Amino acid sequence: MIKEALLGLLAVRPMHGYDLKISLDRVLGETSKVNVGQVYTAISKLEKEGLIAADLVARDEKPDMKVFRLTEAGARELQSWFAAPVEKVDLRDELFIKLTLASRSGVADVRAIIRTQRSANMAAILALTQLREQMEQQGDDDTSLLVEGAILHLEADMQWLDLWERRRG
Amino acid sequence: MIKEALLGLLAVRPMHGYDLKISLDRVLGETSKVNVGQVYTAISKLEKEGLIAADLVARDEKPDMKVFRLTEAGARELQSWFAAPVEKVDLRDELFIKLTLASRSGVADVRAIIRTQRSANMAAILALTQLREQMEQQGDDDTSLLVEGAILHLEADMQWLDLWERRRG
DNA sequence: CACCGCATGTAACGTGTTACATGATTCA
DNA sequence: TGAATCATGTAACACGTTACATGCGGTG
Repeated sequence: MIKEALLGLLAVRPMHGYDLKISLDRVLGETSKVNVGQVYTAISKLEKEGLIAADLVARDEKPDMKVFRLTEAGARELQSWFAAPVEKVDLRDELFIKLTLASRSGVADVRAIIRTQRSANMAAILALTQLREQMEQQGDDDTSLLVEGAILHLEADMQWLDLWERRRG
Repeated sequence: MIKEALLGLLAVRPMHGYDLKISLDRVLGETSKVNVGQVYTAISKLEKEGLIAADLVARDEKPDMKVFRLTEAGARELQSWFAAPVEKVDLRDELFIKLTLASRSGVADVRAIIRTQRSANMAAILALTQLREQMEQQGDDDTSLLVEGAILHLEADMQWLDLWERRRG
């Protein structure tokens, strides 16, 4: 996923590695930062695959910078990423496995697990709601949308916990 | 996650590797099967960590089987897994990154991406709904609950797509 | 006889996480 | 002067996915 993101960033304008890292962090609203090293390893893979190419840029007194740009193959790859929907049907959910096995093994209190999970989710929703309001006040509509997505997922989990409790609580 | 699941299965009764694989598949309602190899590598790690221990069981004419059981440390590890809530606030969402970069780079049609994603999600929801009904008819309440969770997540994604369209469509 | 289920693994690859290494510049 | 930011990487580790290797036993 990080590779496609880098292609997308380079479609805006050519950038060097560190620049890409900073830009990617900004896209994610500084909520979760990528490790610099990961960016450089992703870059070198993309370069090997011929999806990006580097131009050395001399800066007086400072060491050269490697500025990357999309190749034609890279632009095509990016287009097919944009064209394909994200398929993420997750049928290997940790919480489901935990509750199922807690119920079957009999060595754990299923209701207690559900209560604990609900508390954790509510705390997370609260924190995210505050973060979203903060982003809105800063005029960062993109990040507030990102955070809203995370909230919606947690609310779905809460509904699912309700279902579980109704059926096996 | 698979390691914890194996601990949970062994809390029910001691089992050998292949048995664990079959049981884990069954927990997941055969919807997604784990690779046998992964089970064995997970087992050997758990054994090295002292969370499970093996007893060799002789079977006449057939080669011996390694039957695993929880150690005390394994039982404690399982308890702390049950006690801790699942924390999965995902703020690095692929669809979000895709839409953000499509919008910024200007080389892709954001509305088209949203439409494509909505179709894919609706198709997935339809398929999952049918699967859930099938599971209900078979009396497999656990799996139908698992599938319902996946549906709820997809519905959250649909809401989020609506939001996106309203704000930047 | 050929294929499937039982039973136990190893090897290679992809991706992500964390930590470490190096060196220059800028700023309090 | 010491810490933060700029700039480029390498190495180790975790986890999951796929494929491959081996051998036994039963069934069509």
